Amino acid sequence: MTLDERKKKVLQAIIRDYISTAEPVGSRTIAKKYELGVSPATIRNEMADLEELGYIEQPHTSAGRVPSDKGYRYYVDCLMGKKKISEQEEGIILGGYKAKVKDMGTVLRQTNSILSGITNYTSIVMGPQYTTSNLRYVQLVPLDSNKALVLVVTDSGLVQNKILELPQSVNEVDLQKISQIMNAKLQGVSLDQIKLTLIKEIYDELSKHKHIFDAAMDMIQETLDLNHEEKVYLAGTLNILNQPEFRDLTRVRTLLSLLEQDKVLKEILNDGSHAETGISVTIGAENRVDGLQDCSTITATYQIDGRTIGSVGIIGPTRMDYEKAVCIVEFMTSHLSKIMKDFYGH
Amino acid sequence: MTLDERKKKVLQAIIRDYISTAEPVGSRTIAKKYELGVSPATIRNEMADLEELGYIEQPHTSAGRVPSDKGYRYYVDCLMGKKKISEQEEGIILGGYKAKVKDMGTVLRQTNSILSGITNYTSIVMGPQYTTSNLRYVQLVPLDSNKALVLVVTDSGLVQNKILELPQSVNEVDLQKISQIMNAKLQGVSLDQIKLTLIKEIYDELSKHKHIFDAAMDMIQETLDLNHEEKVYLAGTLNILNQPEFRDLTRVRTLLSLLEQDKVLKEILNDGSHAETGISVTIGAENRVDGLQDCSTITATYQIDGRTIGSVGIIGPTRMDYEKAVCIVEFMTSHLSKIMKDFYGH
DNA sequence: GTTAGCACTCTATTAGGTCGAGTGCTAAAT
DNA sequence: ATTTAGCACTCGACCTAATAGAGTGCTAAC
Repeated sequence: MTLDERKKKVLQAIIRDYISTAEPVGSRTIAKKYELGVSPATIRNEMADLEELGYIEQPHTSAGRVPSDKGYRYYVDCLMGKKKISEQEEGIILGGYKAKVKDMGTVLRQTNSILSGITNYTSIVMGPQYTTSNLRYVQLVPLDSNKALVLVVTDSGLVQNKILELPQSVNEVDLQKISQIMNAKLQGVSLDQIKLTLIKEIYDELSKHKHIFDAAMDMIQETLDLNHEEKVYLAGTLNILNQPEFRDLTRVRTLLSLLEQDKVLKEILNDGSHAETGISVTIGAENRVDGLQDCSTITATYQIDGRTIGSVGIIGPTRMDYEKAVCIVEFMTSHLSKIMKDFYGH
Repeated sequence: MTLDERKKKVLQAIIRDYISTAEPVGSRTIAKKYELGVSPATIRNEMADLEELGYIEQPHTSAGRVPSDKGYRYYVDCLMGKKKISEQEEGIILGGYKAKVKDMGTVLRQTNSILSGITNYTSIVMGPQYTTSNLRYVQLVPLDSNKALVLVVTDSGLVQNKILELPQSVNEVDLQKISQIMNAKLQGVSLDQIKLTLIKEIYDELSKHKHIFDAAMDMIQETLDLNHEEKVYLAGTLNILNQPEFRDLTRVRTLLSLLEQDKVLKEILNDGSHAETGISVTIGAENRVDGLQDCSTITATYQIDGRTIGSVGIIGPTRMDYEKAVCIVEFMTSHLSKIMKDFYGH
């Protein structure tokens, strides 16, 4: 399984060249551009070996070689160095966050647009889950005689709202009272526990206020029937049009229609295994999502106070500049964690 | 300027045929498919006239004719009938709104996806402007010792939130007090008036609470420094890939990169002249947005209580099925107005 | 005013031919 | 035993010419 030194160099040269040119690379090119000190013929032999081992393949007989998924995998795991982000890139990233950012949605959207802009790939950012956050504040705001707006705020700064229809019997004072009771009972409780354990306590409390009892219970039920879905943001879909592998319209359509589905985006982000390194590279057929077999994804998570609350990722062709992409995703997530800490951390 | 009866029929036939086949249409086709009772030669003469008048044009000498912008304009204004929406379509639209919709963002997003789904074009939906709404409720929710969440609710049910950094000196009670003052002074006031006239009153009120005066003024300033931009939603961008006129990747890219910019989307929606009919069709070069000269847009507005609060639109090639599209956009906006009224109207 | 007939124009498609990049193999050189 | 030079071979990319077909405009007859 372990390749000798020269084979590594050849493989590396092939991959580097292919990444930058998108053309199958021949023995001659390698001998000329990458100074290995051997002739094309020798390289041809090495390439034949590499092909037999499955690291590269030939589109057709009289063409150069192209890395296979296995080849890329080897490159990512063993060959590529760990690059440091350039000062210029760092400048773009830091400058991309406008000073006045003050709400989570905007932070995530900006992150996303910086990420896709700087990598030239498509990027995804997933926001915090509501389930793992704690309730900070809940309020019923009367809109008119039979409608109220429900506001629910979590301690990670997420806000949800919806319209609630009011029974005739309920007035503004009642709403205020119900809000108070909910706040008193539910503040600091994690959202996924609320339903199970605490409704009863409120129930008891409410029975002291008989006249609005029934209506109030219904309203509380509905107030807490929140949308638990995380938000996913997508940016830079256009970038795939710059990739020569997507000159084919059918492919573009297939990929774009996948990326339109939030479900798929979440799948992509969750399929990465971030347990150990924090950053995960999934290459070609390794992708579990159907239709993504020609793509690679790089995903990572971000944290508040050490707790993982969301993830970001980029999607590109398997012919991706892994070295640069990994380094940027790494920097972006750590920076995002920092921002999150400043805004929402303790 | 007014065409004789037969010319109208010929023009209509050409447009109908071209809309459905996307192929230049010849005299023979028309004579065969559309029973005008005359021979191809006669139709050829009529076509030559129509071309001279600018209603149709020839891609090249030995091809059929294609409608020009002027031709489409005539069709839209004079030739096409007013179609009634089919029961099937109505079913899809009504069913597209899930029962549980309770917040404005979701309503608009669903509207958008129904619209693009049913027309097979790209659709845009623009939400209410904040400026024209009245403030209903404002609240500062403490998150931790030096951060608070600002909530601002308007009477059209829009919610905005952001994080505010607190000076050391301010405690929870102060926040509550400030919220109260703001509510007392600002409820019911239109958002675009708030800055100019009312800060002073709050100023006076606050001077009674000396110890937090400076901090409070700053915070109120920042609280009311809202993002006044309307939200714009985009859906069905993929649909343009189904249009034969967008088989060319460069075109796709041009259009998609336009549609990525919210500014452009708003321009499209605002360029329509909805004053009279409520629905506006803009054809090809009539579009003011650069790069949209091969597209047509159909836009309309929706209302709450007779007041226009937002607009929707669709974008497709000039070879658009105007009859169907107009009818659907019309139905959708009137239905959306109805929904809005139920949720947010008086 | 309408129609049939016909020559003409222009594109799209196909087939054939050439070019060139790159390979694999063999035999000589190191 | 490894490396290299040389060479025949393969196969896609590109160009060219030829052909087919759709549709027109014009003319002359109806």
